[in-house]
Amino acid sequence: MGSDCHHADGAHPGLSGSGLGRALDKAEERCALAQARLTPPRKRVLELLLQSDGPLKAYDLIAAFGTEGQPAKPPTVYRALDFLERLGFAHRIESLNAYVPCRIDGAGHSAAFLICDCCGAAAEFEPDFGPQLAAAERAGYAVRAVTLEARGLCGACQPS
Amino acid sequence: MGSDCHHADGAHPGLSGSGLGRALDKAEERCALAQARLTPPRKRVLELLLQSDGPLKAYDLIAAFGTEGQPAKPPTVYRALDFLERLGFAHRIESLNAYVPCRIDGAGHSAAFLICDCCGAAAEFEPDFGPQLAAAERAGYAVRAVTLEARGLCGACQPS
DNA sequence: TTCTTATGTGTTATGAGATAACATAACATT
DNA sequence: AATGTTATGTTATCTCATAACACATAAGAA
Repeated sequence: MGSDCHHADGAHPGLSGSGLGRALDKAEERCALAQARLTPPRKRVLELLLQSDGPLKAYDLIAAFGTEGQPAKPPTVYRALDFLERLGFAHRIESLNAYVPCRIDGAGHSAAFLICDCCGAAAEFEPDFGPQLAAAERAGYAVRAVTLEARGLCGACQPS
Repeated sequence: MGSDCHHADGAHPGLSGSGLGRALDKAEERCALAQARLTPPRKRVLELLLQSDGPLKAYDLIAAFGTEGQPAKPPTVYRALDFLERLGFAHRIESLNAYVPCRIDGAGHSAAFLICDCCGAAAEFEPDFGPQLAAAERAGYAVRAVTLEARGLCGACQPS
């Protein structure tokens, strides 16, 4: 989570136990449907993302990768992240250089986040890109993916 | 512009001559109003951004900074970019690690871009974040800045 | 003016984030 | 088994960005 703030970060609590197992099983199914393989390093990175309460940096994943404390080599994790993003299991949050598991069913390659500058929470919300897609069409662009990042303060971190 | 593509990049042609001079004068005025100083390094970086046909990387700016070919030191350019972003004269495009001058009057700290994955063009368009701001309000977030980046193909780079 | 504080710059060094390139291994066909 | 394809392991390196500190300049108060 990488926060220096005292406030709670309740946006998307990390999974554990059976919740985690179910999420991983579901990912296996979706991979099978897509004729893709959820190999051990890919599964491990997804597991780490799902367990986390907040966005994780690539080097957090690298450090946490091995079960006995041994870190992964950077390409291992970056490749897994590429795969997870390609299949819609994870998103990169550009303004944070960090990664989160996808929380929105069928979000595909589009994502929208509310990011708290105080506690570091990143809440994914349902992307409704209507006006932006209309503008893109007017400009003659063929859009493949859209990401939106709103920076500000979450309810818990607001002054008053 | 950093493109490996044959297509034209006509999104936002760079300024030169009197157009450039007028843009810089206008920036001076806006700085005066904001009680901020458009110091030489800041002005130089803004000039380089305005002259470019497309997004520039920080190290492109560092290399081009000196008029006699001498590069700047990285902090010089990064500080200038911070200033320009803070005052709304420039935007960082997160998914490109690159910078552009702001093309939309009064865009403030919000920006929306159509980015061509083929030719590297980045067209800024009028941000209409209505649905997203409504979603943020429902979630209790106080939004300070929003950026949207749509990746795809511009008209000139589309197959058919 | 002269002092004082803010703000901005110059410089060195280093930290963080990501990928190129090549060898090896596992899988799925034929 | 032979082949093509996809994925992994490994080393090295590249790109992007900032910390820390000394110095300089600007703007307001005494």
